[in-house]
Amino acid sequence: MTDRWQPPQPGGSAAPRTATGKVLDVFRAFTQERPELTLTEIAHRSGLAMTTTHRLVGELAESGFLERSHDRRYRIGLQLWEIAALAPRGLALRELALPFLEDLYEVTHENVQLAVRETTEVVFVERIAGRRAVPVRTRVGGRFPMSATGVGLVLLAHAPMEVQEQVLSTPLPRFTTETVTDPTELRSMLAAVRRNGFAISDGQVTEDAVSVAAPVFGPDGDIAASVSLVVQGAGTRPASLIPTVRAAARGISRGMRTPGTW
Amino acid sequence: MTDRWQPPQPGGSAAPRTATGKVLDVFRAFTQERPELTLTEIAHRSGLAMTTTHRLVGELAESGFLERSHDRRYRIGLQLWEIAALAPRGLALRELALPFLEDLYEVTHENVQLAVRETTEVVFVERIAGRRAVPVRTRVGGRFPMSATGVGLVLLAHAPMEVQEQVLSTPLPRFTTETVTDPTELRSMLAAVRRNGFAISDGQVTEDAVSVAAPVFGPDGDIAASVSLVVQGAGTRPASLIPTVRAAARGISRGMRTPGTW
DNA sequence: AATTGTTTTTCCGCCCAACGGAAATCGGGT
DNA sequence: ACCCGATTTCCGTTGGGCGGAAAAACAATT
Repeated sequence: MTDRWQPPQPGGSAAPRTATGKVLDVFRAFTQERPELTLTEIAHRSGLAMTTTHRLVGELAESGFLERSHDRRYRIGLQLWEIAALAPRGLALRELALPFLEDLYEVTHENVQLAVRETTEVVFVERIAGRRAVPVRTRVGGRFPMSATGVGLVLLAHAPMEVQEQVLSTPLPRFTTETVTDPTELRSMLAAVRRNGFAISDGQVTEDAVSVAAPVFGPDGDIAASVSLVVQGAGTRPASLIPTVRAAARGISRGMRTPGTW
Repeated sequence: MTDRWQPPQPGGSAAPRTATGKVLDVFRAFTQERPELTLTEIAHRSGLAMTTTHRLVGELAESGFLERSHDRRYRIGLQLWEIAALAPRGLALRELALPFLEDLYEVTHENVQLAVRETTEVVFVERIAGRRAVPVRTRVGGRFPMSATGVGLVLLAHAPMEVQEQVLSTPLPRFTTETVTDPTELRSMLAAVRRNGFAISDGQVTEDAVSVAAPVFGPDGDIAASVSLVVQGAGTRPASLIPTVRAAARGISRGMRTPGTW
């Protein structure tokens, strides 16, 4: 008899046992680097048999959850996007925060970012970048480690103790020579963030960029998100930006307390 | 013997036969009006048995595609949102267009909208609305009939003939006394839109709002989206806005021709 | 606190739809 | 026209999905 299919890694993602899991695996096959895939690619990436993939993908495309481009590749469909737009921590949060972010952008014309925490990483929910602002490495819907970014420091500083410990006990990733990788140093930085009500990340992700971030609190008083402004490092003194960012963050926090809206 | 489950409407959405379809039905249970649902509500709305729903929802929540709020309700999860962010006609389009929309907003401080066509309806992909702009009835991720809105007229005017016929052969919805509901009149409006390269919808959705819209063309020359500006009706002469909106639309069209970006 | 009604969760055996091997068909490149 | 990989159709087998029933957790009411 032939050997059965083996999961790639014993500790890795579990084998797709259930039909539901297989559907999710198809979705998960799409990434920022590869947002368009052929049938065979999907089958390979999701670890499913060709025939199975064919049937699943067919049904998903039928209902608009996937779309087919003219070169026969598959992409994420608008139907999925429409439903995802209902995610409270996604578009709903963005919708509420946008006017404030808009103001921030108009005053500074720099990069404005809004992010939330997902497990031990940062997920960017909104990013406004004019053509003239510093290029940053982030994308809406993208993830980033928490330890280096401004928004990450804020989110981590107010995260449950267990999350903080988990991050601190894992080797901290390095991006530049300025990146803080010493757990002890990071720990005291987090304490400072809690004390001051804002965070500054100076050249820790990109050499010449400084980020100023402030916390957004939900109705229950827990941290819900974080706003930041990313400016050219050598340039402006970020000190003047601190009150601006904090004001925006407070504005959003206030908006979240309004019932019905949130 | 007890009667089996009957589909709500013989011609309506088919009964959930496949496992995949059931997963999609769970997702589809969430709407703008009801973005948070209890288990029983999901079961009811998706037409699934309690036990089945429980198992599905459990697995979906496990992997972050659904989230559970503290009041035990379910919501769309960030995981789904992250994947949906890869939709070319969703966030990818928005990302490309944002700088141009940003400019439009900064110059006018009015409502800026970006929309695409999905079958016979308009889906709003982006909406920038300052606190001081006219309130509009649209939401990002929301749908609207094509016949009344500015973006809808543009998208319909450049849509395949069969789509136009389908829309024109269905009773046109009315929102205000100004709404065009005569197919013949609409037909000549569409011709004008093609001829002029822009559309104006005056008070057809909201009494006192005028919308100026222009088409965005994809790399293949087909229409890909539509941009619009919505201003207070009695106020500014929209004539001056036409070149502005058209310029933005052309800018986005140009951006879509750049390979790699799109 | 005790009672009642509702929602959520666990358990389990039947059975059908999902599965994937194999082969036919399509398509795009040379 | 030819070839090779990608896609699609076909079909017999079987394992995971299914839902009834009952327990457990929870909420509301007296």
